[in-house]
Amino acid sequence: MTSDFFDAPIEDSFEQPQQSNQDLLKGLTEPQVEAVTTTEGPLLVLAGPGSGKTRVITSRIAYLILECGIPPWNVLAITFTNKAAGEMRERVSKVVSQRQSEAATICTFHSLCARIIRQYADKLGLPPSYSIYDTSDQKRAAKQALEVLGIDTKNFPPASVLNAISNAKNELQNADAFAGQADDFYSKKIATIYKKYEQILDQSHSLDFDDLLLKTVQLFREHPIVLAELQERYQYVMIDEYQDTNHAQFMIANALAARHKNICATGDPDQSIYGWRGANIQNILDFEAIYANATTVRLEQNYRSTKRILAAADALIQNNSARKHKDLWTDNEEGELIEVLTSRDEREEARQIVQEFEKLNCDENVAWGEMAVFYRMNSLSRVMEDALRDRGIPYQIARGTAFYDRKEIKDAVAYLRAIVNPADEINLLRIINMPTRGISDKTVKSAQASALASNVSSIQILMQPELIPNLNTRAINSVNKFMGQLHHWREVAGLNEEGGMLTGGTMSLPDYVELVLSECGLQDYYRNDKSDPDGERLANLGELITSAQQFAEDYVAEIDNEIRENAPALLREMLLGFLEQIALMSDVDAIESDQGSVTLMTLHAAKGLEFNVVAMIGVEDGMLPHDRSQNDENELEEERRLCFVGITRAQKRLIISSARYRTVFGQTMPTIASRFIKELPEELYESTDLSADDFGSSSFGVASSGGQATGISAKYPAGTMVRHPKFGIGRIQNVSSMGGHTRAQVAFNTVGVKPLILEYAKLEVINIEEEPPF
DNA sequence: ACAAATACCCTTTTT
DNA sequence: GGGTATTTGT
Repeated sequence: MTSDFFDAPIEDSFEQPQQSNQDLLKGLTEPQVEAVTTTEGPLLVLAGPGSGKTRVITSRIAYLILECGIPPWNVLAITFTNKAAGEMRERVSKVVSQRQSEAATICTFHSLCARIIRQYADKLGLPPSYSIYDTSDQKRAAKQALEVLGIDTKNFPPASVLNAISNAKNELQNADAFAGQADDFYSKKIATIYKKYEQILDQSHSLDFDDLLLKTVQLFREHPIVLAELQERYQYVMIDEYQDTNHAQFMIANALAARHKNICATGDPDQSIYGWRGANIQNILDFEAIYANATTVRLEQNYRSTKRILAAADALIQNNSARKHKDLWTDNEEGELIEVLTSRDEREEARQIVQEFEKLNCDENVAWGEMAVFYRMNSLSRVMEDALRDRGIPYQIARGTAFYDRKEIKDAVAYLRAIVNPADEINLLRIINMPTRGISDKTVKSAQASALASNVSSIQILMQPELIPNLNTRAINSVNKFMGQLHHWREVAGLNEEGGMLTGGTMSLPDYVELVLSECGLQDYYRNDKSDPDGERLANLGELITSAQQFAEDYVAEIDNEIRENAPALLREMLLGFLEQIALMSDVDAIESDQGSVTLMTLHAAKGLEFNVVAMIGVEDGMLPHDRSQNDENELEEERRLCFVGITRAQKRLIISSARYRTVFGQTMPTIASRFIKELPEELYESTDLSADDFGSSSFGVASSGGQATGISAKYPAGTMVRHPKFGIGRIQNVSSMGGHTRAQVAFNTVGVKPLILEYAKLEVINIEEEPPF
């Protein structure tokens, strides 16, 4: 009955007419066809920007299913973000049927691993309800480790400790392996912390991001039968953005494809921008060496950008030494000149770009949704936001996690995690007294101390607070009451204290979230929060319920398609899925295409996307390339690739913008345009300088011709001796006005020539006769 | 227990 | 500068 139903073509022809081989390959170029139809054996697709790579991958999945008759559940496609996965599935479902596209596995490495681990949790000694720790959970765990070990966070800041641990994990080094090869003081110390950190996570039945990969590799190693099962399941493996895979990811892909050898890697070494996160560019460069009989296809024709934009990108990337050369070319039109914009400061920069956008929107009918602004650092978005808001232009920011980073949301989610995973100490302690319920810091501390003394977990002790020494009855009652509440919430969700399953759990997910938020007191707390008169935080909690509702709807739809006549989705399953989605959410996942709004995002987030109009802001030395990569040639090349990625996102128009002065941390600093701008061929762009500066002519004693000696500049003619609170005594060399500000070059006795803004610098005019400089 | 004050991280990029 | 975490004061 079931199989009959499944095989029946009626539904399929309803949804989409079956496409023939010809249709599937129609409009593809010769190399694209080769990439699509080479289904057996290892295949490397080196795809330049805008070369139709996504189309090739989706066509390839469709070809496998429709043409080769491969069952969709044998196909695994790994993407870099959830959003990319969703879009790819969407596109595949346009060619094959909805149901077939859903039977194929299309997801990120991390969600694949999260699911594998959940399925085989018992083999790893974990409950299926294990928690996934995000950066802030990790930080708490690291802090706890440091505290227990009595290590000063001054010398070992949690962030850098975690960075070291993450690097080790990406190289598949567990705590013991790391300790084994630690030979200096610092790494030995890290090894100790690593071990403790692992203990805390173990005890909490929790995994961090890197563990998802690490534990999967461990599972494969220790349980060859599991691996064999998965190899049979995923006979065709495709990995996108292969240039950004790290060692652990390489091992996973490699292991899955080891039996059938049908591995297809797509990517572009010139777009490798995650080296800092452990991505190993050698994975793609060595593909042909690792898979001896690999076919390599190069996609070099660009369908996205104008000739000028592509030429600029190509000229830039030629400056990198360690690369495989590609002949990028396009049949597209010549296009407009690239605009290299120089503004006075970041506010002016933002205004100018908004003005350009408005002009394009008005004169050329370019929709807001076709425009994007990229920057190196998230903090640059703020000025841009202000400028867009001023003009009433709709915009969206790729910061999906920002919502889940809010304190009230983190707390709410911590409740859910603590309920689902009864061992999750980090999340339990986060909310044990939030809102306050008479469980003071002191109570928690003594619980932890007594747990440590009797060698059990803090949670076990909290279940029997009367065993904690020196605890008054009030505190004991408060703890008992709270633990009882937790128990009650678990019952409603159909969970027991071991994270196992009970019957029940029939409430809907959003209703359940609402119930917990109301019963735990968070809602009341924020309803009465005087520091938040607009009730913004309360509204955010409401948003969380809405997103739970959204998730439940999608989930039910999916399940319905998969196992139609099976039991209704259990609350417990949905809760697990919801928490997983929250944990693995990425910034770009939140952005929606065709939303009719300007998109703001970091250069990293922009990978894989394209826009009609692109503005890159803050293209200054120290920003792009970033300060922290100035001294390392490899890192500098990665910055150049980042710039390359940004440029190649643009279809028709590209604005590369810098400001002469940028305020970072409230400190205004002079900047220099990025060296990358100088690497662009001059005939490809036109410069617009709106900084009204005199280009820093350093002639002595000559005031800028344009700048009238009015206002503040009248007080400081060239030649004036001044005293600066920090730099001491100096002589003004020249003065120039820049709109609102007045800029001066001042030669100091101690630190040499400094550019200063007279309005900001607290300069004091001194008379050399009255006060000799010593 | 709560409000206010201070201290302290932050800012390179993220699954 | 901006927000959160920790502390101090009432």
